[in-house]
Amino acid sequence: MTIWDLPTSGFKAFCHVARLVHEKSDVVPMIAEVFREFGYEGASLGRITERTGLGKGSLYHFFPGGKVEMAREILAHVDHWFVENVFRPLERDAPREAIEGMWAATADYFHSGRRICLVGAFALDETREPFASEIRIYFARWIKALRGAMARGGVDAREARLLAEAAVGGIQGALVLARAMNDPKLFTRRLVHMADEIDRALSAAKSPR
Amino acid sequence: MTIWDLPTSGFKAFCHVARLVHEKSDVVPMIAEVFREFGYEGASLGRITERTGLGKGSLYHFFPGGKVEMAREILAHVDHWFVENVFRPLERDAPREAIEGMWAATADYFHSGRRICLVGAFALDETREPFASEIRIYFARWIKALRGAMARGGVDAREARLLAEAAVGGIQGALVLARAMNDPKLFTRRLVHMADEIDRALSAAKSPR
DNA sequence: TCATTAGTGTACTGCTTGGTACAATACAAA
DNA sequence: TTTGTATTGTACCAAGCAGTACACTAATGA
Repeated sequence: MTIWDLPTSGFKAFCHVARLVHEKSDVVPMIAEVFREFGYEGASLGRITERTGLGKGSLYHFFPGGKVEMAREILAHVDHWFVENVFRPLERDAPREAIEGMWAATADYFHSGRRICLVGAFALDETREPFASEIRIYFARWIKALRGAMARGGVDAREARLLAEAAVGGIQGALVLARAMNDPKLFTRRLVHMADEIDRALSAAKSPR
Repeated sequence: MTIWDLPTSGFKAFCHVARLVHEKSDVVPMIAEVFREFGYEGASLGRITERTGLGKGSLYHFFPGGKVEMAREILAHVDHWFVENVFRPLERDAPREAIEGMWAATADYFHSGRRICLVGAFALDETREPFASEIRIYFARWIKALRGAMARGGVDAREARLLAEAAVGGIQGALVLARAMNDPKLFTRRLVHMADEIDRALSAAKSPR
């Protein structure tokens, strides 16, 4: 069997340069990047068209609900990534390894501080109120999953909450600072610092005095 | 001497309800609030007019440079507040008292997490690039002032830097989280937690083993 | 009182916005 | 090759956008 025997979708996935027609799945990340860079109001259909190469015809074919639906699907897409790569491991795996994995995934996802958090950016202004529920759920689950992992690792419940809020909030703040000062190293430094703090709490719990 | 003997500006300041004419100084904070709530792109002249009661005539009389000038003056206004109430005390006063004052001023300014940081919000998206320099200076000075205060308090230089970045970033992150989860208590809790950490470092420095 | 300045309201510009309609094309399967 | 569907380009719409022009009124100081 050669590549030519694959079903069309397989062929298209193989040599996607030749494709004349897009699929929704590969257009969502592109649109996500526009929202990330310009915010909800700033992400005009013009900019989205420019970035994706898709005209309004295609855009409204994929997202009949227009801009609001695009934003909603993109948030869901981001949420799904974090559920698979961060939240579920934290909820399921061994605490130390899961938390270690969280730091790695986070550093990777945010391009070491060069890329901002779309959900965090959306949280900040009023015009994105339609997505308030999705935004709340995202952060709540992150904090809860991290808290849970620490608790399973023997950390006191109250301290686990404080540290989880510090970590999730700290990541958001580090993204703001790294971007404001144009200094990705600040982001990395903060991540290491926070990882150390949680590590210390876990170690103290495992060998109580 | 009665209120009637005051110069007109004094009278206007006294019974400002009766004023038919605005002054730039009392319109800047109103516009700031619109930018804070809707972001740069979302803060349309229509919304600004609605909020301030000022028509385009007045708006362009005060800010001939239009929206960009408004944003610039508002950033300067915010920066000035922080210089007076946070940065200068940190740079000048006794470390413990100055840092204590910073937490109080911060909690107050951000309405215990119900109000976001305009500079932080501006930092996040691309359309505000014209203000990149002001934004960088604001955060850099805050971190440097806090670092300096801790160093004066005897904290090791490296630790002072980590803690200062943690605090300033932590405030930004706490604002994102508090707003995302609609939970001002989270903001207060984070502030207390961060204050404790710095307190501990200062205490450890004052009584070295 | 009167001239000057500071502040205001309104009507207008040209452009961009999000959104719609629909005919034309690309594609997959039979 | 034909047929039905998925995708796309284009022209169009009303509303809103930032910004301009200018006549107007309010406040000030002489």
